[in-house]
Amino acid sequence: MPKPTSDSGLSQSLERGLAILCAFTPDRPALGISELARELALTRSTTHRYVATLASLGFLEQDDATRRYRLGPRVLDLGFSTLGSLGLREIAGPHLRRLTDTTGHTSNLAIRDDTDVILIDRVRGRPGRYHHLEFTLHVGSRIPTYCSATGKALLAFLPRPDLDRLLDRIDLIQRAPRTLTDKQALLAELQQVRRTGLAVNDEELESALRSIAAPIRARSGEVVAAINVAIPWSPAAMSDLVSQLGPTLQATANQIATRVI
Amino acid sequence: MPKPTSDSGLSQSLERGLAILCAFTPDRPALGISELARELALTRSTTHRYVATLASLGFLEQDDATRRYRLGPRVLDLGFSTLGSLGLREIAGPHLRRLTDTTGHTSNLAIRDDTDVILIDRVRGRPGRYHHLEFTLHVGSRIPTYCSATGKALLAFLPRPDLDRLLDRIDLIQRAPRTLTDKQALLAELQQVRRTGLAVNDEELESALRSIAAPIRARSGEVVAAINVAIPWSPAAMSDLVSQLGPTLQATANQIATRVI
DNA sequence: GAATGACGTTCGAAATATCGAAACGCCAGG
DNA sequence: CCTGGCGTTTCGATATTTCGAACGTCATTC
Repeated sequence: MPKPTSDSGLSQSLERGLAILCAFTPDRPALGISELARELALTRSTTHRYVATLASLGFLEQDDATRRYRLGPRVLDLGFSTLGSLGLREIAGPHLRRLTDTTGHTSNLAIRDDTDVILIDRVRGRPGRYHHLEFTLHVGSRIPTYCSATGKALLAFLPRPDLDRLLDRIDLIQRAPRTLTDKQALLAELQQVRRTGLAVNDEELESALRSIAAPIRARSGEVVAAINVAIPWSPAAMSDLVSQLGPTLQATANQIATRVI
Repeated sequence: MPKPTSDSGLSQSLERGLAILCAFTPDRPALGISELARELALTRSTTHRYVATLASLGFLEQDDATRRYRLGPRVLDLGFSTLGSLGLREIAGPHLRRLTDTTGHTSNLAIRDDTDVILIDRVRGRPGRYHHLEFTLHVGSRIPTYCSATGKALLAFLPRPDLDRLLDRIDLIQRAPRTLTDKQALLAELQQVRRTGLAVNDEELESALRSIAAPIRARSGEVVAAINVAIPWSPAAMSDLVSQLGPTLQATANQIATRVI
């Protein structure tokens, strides 16, 4: 009974092993062999062999008491290698820091992965009233593109066909009071981003959270990253904040861009 | 010709696939198939199959121009799942922040992985004169235990046999002006850590960098983590700094400890 | 306290997914 | 026009993986 090989030329064992690693999340930090086997539709013995392999390499470790497995420190190294490989991050670091020092606000450096934004650097603002999301967002966090300032900056300059294909795969879920849930409205705003070179997020990701972002463009013109400042709620009009912070943000983005290849 | 199976019961494909991921480092962020094949002593075709698998899962991505491969964003997710799985980090976060707010110094939360310390959270101190290492140390960084304050705090309360076995595998390399390169001197200092409940690093990891650390002990008594503050060089005597900052540090460590299970 | 069930783990025979040599198409340099 | 290196594809042989079954251990149940 020749089971149709789902993908030819790919390594099944490697796929399965990595699926095991991915099964561990902050919500489910410890898993047993049987749990894993059920979840991935494998036999326990097969699962055990993969887990044993991962454990012997330090990617998993076993809890002595419960006999369940947790992610090991080696996985951290992998992730950290990824971050370190992004030369962009080193270049941008000092500029981000200066941005936060002068504005007082938390600033971020972000790249896009398909429909998500990933934070790759983050400088916290002055101690004081932190927003809820300020705590839950870390370097490495993913947020949707469509309802974040950095996301819009990263989308706005995509070639139209690419953008369309991307947006078709995004559910415009209402995440906060003012999330744009209409595709036309989002497109209009992206047009605005192209005109002004700035993107805003006015309570679209989380209530009481505003943000302004600027794209970082490589020599080729492609937008490779974006920076933003997160602004805790204030009675000020968004347009005032934009005219106050926008130029600084763009200047910083451009300084970073000139050092990007 | 029965080649002696190096490890029975382990998955060769998974091992090799992960070895490929690990071959990418910040120093060598982009690698080609042939490069990888040489490095891991595999054939190009085998290497290609693993790389194709990793790429199809988003763990690697191929550069359009050079056809070489880089680590993909999925790897980041893995790494940060590990961080997120450490409940300790969430508990300690606000306390670390408060520690930095009151002292003005950069503070860190660290755990031990064998002979290394791994930074798992970090709150930067006030803008100003940053030390060189302040820039190169990130969350996820590894530093040796024997020449760091957090490292000593993490070693000091180990059962003696475990400690001995660990120290036997550590080269006490002189990394900075005052690194302890003598095992007896190090043991004496660990004794001091046990007495005072504080560990210090006085230009042992890098010149002009000092640090004070306190262990975080679980209910079981085991030291599960350590916190520290990094102190830029000043003419003050180390003992004065310890008596000035030590109590705050210990109070913070104890507050964190009471919420750890 | 025996019986039950779930768990992690080990073993072996069966077979399948994996391996590596060889060849392909491409490009750059000689 | 050849040469050498690259990434990629193919294909038959086989080494690697697979899955069922069984073991020892632990809680829980009766």
